[in-house]
Amino acid sequence: MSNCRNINLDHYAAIFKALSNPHRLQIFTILTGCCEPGTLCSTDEMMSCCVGDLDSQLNIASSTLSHHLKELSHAGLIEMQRNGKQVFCSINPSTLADVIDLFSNARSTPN
Amino acid sequence: MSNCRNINLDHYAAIFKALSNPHRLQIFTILTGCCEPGTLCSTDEMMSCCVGDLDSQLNIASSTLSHHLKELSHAGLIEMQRNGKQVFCSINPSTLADVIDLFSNARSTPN
DNA sequence: TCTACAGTTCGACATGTTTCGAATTGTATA
DNA sequence: TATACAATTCGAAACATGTCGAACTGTAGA
Repeated sequence: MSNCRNINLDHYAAIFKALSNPHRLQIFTILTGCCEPGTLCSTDEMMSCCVGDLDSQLNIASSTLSHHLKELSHAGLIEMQRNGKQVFCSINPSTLADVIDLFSNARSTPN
Repeated sequence: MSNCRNINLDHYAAIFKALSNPHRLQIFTILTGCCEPGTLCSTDEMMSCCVGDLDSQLNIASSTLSHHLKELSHAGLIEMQRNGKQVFCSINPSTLADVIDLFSNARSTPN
């Protein structure tokens, strides 16, 4: 009768909180549009995803950007990896899959 | 090369903000588990979705619940409809579809 | 009309968020 | 080692959020 699933409310709420700010959501969409999720862009590619590249697209102080990246990272939505002077950002595909799963189950509701 | 889509950041950010609170997320999951999205539970069914039923599952003041329902409603995630003394809540399937669409596009990234 | 029930609005308070500039850390190169 | 570049941390200010109890509104039934 009931199809309630025991999801971890706090975990998902933290993910949605990370996406609830327009700047963070913009970062998220830039990253999903940049690389195959789970891969790192090489610097040879037209579009890379280092912090500075995000900075140039976002029109906020770099300290603010850094704060937002930390929030996204803590929520498990992105991964960050230093390479020389730069830090490269990419989507964490496993968290993305979690979220897709949540909504997919919401759409098809068996009785 | 780039597969950037022009999404409405503020619209989606508002949706995620609505889902960023554990209590609101719980309401959302209760509602997705209760009825076929976009339909109203009749009072004859085992599980109904009026405000009082949510109240009994959430352990917060009813004024707080009311506030959260308004947030979900303003974000377009739920619909509310008075029937006599009670107000019934249901998922808005169109907003749900929007969100699923956003994440589905994020997962499969064409070059 | 009076009463009881179901929800909402109001006012207040504690807490959390967003943002910035300045100072700092880490890395590569001259 | 000195310098420049890339990014983070810190401290502060303005603003938003979550929560409650009390007061209120709307509806149905005695």
